[in-house]
Amino acid sequence: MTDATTTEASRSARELAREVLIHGPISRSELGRRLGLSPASLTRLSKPFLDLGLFVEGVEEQKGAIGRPAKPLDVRVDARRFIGIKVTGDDVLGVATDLRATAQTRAAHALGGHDVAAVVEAIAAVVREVAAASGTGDLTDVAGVGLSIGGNVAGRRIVKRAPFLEWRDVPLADLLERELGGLPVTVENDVTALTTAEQWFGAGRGLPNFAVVTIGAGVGYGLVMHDRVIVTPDSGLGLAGHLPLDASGPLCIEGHRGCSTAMLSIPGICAQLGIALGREVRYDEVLELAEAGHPLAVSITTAAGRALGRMLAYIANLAMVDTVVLSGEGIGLWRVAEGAAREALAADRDAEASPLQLHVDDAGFVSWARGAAAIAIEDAFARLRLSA
Amino acid sequence: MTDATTTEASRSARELAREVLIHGPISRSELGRRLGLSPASLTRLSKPFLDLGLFVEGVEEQKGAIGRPAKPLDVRVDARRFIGIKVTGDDVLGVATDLRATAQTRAAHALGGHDVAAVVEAIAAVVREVAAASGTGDLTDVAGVGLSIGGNVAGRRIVKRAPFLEWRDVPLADLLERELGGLPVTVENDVTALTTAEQWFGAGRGLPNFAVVTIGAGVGYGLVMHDRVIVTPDSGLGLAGHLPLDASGPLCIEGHRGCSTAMLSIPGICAQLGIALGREVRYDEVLELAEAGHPLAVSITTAAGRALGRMLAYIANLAMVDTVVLSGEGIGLWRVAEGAAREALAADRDAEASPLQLHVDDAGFVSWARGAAAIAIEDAFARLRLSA
DNA sequence: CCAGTTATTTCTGCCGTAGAAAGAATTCAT
DNA sequence: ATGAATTCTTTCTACGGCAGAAATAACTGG
Repeated sequence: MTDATTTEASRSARELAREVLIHGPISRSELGRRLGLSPASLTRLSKPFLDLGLFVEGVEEQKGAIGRPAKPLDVRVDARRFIGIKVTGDDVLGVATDLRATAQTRAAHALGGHDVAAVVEAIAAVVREVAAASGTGDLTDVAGVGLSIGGNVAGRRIVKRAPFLEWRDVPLADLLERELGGLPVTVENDVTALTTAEQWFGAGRGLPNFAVVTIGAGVGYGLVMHDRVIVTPDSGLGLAGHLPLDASGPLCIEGHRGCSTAMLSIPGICAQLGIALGREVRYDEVLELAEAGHPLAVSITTAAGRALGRMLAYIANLAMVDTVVLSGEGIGLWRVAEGAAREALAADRDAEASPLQLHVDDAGFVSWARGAAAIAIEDAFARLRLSA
Repeated sequence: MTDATTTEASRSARELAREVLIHGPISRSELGRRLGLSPASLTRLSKPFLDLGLFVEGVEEQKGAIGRPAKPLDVRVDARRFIGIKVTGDDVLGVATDLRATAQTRAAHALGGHDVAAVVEAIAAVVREVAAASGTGDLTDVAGVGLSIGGNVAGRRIVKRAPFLEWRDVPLADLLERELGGLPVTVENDVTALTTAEQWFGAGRGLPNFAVVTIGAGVGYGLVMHDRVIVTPDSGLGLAGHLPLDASGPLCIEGHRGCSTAMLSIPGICAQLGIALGREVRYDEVLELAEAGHPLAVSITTAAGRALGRMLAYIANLAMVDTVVLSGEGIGLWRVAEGAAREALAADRDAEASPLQLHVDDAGFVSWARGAAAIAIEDAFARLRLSA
C-alpha cells in the first residue's frame, strides 16, 4: 500500500487537514495564525494535499480588502465518498456522504432479529444500497464505512456490549470488512461518533470545549475538551442516562426516580402521557398535543424542560463547558420545552456566570448516521500517507 | 536578566521538568518512555538542569534487577524556596516550602478589615515571617510568592472579584511586588491553585484527568483534563457551590434548597445543628457529636454524606473523570460520612461502571497555602532560562 | 503608473530529535 | 574469578521540520 516515497502524515500535516476540514475555505495566512506556523510551512504542508487532489485552491472572494487577495484552501468535498450507518435494536439507517459528512443519499432496513450474521447482512445491504444510489454507484470508490452503535465499543472494531442488540464481544468491523470485500470499516459508540460529527462538521464546529446531549431512545452525553472527544472505558454505558433531575418525577425501568431517562427519553415521555390518557401515544403526538395546549401534555413536557434545564446546569457547572449541543431524534422536545428549560437553567446557575451557549441540531435520526460517517472520515485521515 | 547564552526552555525541557518534579526520582530511560523521547534526548535535555543545580542524580536503589542500575534524576528540593499564602476574609495563612511545595514553616495573621493597603501589609508581614523562619532567613533567596484567594483572578495578577474581601479589580500582584522589593508574586483563584497542587504534588499526582472537591467555608470544584487544570472565565465564581443535591434539604443564603453549600459547607452544617440545638456549634463539635452517636448530628452528617455521594456521581458521570480528590479544611466530614457518601454514590452510578477512585487530602487549611506555593513553583519553571 | 499593502513562494540555516554505536555498571552462570 | 548477558547512559552524526529573510505576486487607491 505504501510505496517508498510516501510517509505518515506529520503532526502539523494532520492539524492542517483538520483545520481545513473544519474551517475551509481558509487562507494559508489565516491557517498560519491558527496553527502557530510560518507562511513558509503552510506552503510546504499543503502541497501534498493539493497534489493528492484532497485540497483545492478556492477563488479569492472578499472584495474591498487591500493587498493581494488570499487564495483560500479548501477540501475537495467530492474527492472521497463515505458511508455512515447507525444500528439500533430495530433497524439499520445508512447515509452516503462527502468528505464533510454531508448526507447525499440514505436508506434503511428493518431488523428481523438480533442474530449477528443477520444483522451483518442487513448492514451490508444498506451499505450497498446507499453506495448504489450515489457517486459512481460502485463500492470500490467508497473510502470507508463508519458504524455507530449504542453500546460499548473497543478499539473501534469490537462491540463489547450492546444492550439493544443483546450482543457481547462481537468483532463487527472484521465481520463487515469480510462481507464488503476489504472496505475499511470503523465501529464506534453512537454518542462518541455523534459528538465527533458535531465537533468537525456540526454545531460544535471548531470549538475546543463543549458537551453534547442527545434525546432519543435514551439520553446520551458526550464531551469535547481541548479539541478532543473524551472517551473512557465507560463510554457507551450511558452513565448520564440516569442522573437524578426531579425528586418527584416518575421512575425509570431501573428504579431511578426522575432520572434523565424517565424525564427526557422518548419512551419516558410517551409512557407518562400514555399512562395519563390510558392509551399508547406516539412521541410526535405528545409534542403536537403540547403545542396545541393540551394540559397533560403541557405539564409533562414542561417538567421535561425543567429537568433538561437542570441537567444543562449540572453540565455547565461540572464539565466546565460554555457550549452544549442538543441532538438526537427526540430533540423536537426543545420546540415545546425551550422556555421551561432555559428558566430552570437560569435558576440553577449563578447570575454572574457567562451564559451557556445552546445549539440545536435538529437533523434527527440522520445525525446519528452522519456521526458514523464522521468516524470513517477521521479514520481515513489517520490512515493517510503523503508523498515526501 | 537573560544573557546571550541562555534561552527559553523548549517544550520538551518543560515536560521533562514537570515529569521529574512529579515523579522523581526517575531514571532517564523511564523518562524516555513516558515522554516519548530517545535516551539521547534525555541526556541532552537534563544536562542544563543538572548544571543549574535544579536536578541531582540520585543513588541507584532497587537491588536485584539485572543490568546496569539506573542513576535516577530528581529535583534538588532545597535548590529553591517558595512562599504560599492563602488569604480569606478573616486571616492570612502562609507557608514556606521547598521545590515540591512541602511546607516547612507556617505563620498566620488575622485581618482587621478588608482595606486593600492593610491586607497587602498583612500579607507582606506573613511573607517576611515565614521567610525568616526558614532557610537563610533572607527574603532574597526566595524564588517566588504565590497567593491564593477565593474569587475571580485575571492573568494571575489582578483580583477581579473577591466576595469575602469585598474587592473588585485589585492589582494585588503589582502591589505586593512593590511591597516586597520586586520578588515575583503570582495570584490565582484558591481552588485552581489547590487543584494544581494536587496534580503536581498531591493526591492527583501525575493523573491526566481528575476532579477536586473542597469542603470549607464554601464548596469548591476544580477539574484537570489532559494534564491541564481547566480555567474558564467563570473560575472563582463558585459555580459548583450551589448544585441541587437534596430536594428536601435546607436553604442556602441564596435560596437554593439542598444545594452543595447548604448541605456540605462548614457554615451550612454548623447552622443545621445550631438551629436544632438552639445554640451556636463549632464544626469540630458537630463532627465529634456525630462520632459519638448524637442522633441530630448523625442525621445531619449522614444527609451531608448522601449529598456528597450524589455530587460525586454527578461529577463522575458528567466530567467523565475516574478519580476525585477531596480536600479543604472541612474535609473531616469524610471521617463520619464516608459510608453514607459511598452508598449514595453507588446508587447513582451504573453497576457496570468502573469504580470512582477517591483520595482524601486531610492537610486541612495548609492545603490551601500549599496550593498557592504550587502556583509560584509553576510560574518559576515557566520563567526558567536554560543555558544553550 | 506607482506606492502601499497583503499573500505566497523560495531559499537557507538552525534546532531538536532519532539512530547507531560505544562505553559503563551491574547480575548471573560456569 | 571471569566472561556473557543485560540494562542504562553518553557520544557522534544525520535528518526532518520549522522559521526568517528576501523575492515574487496580486491587488487597491491615488
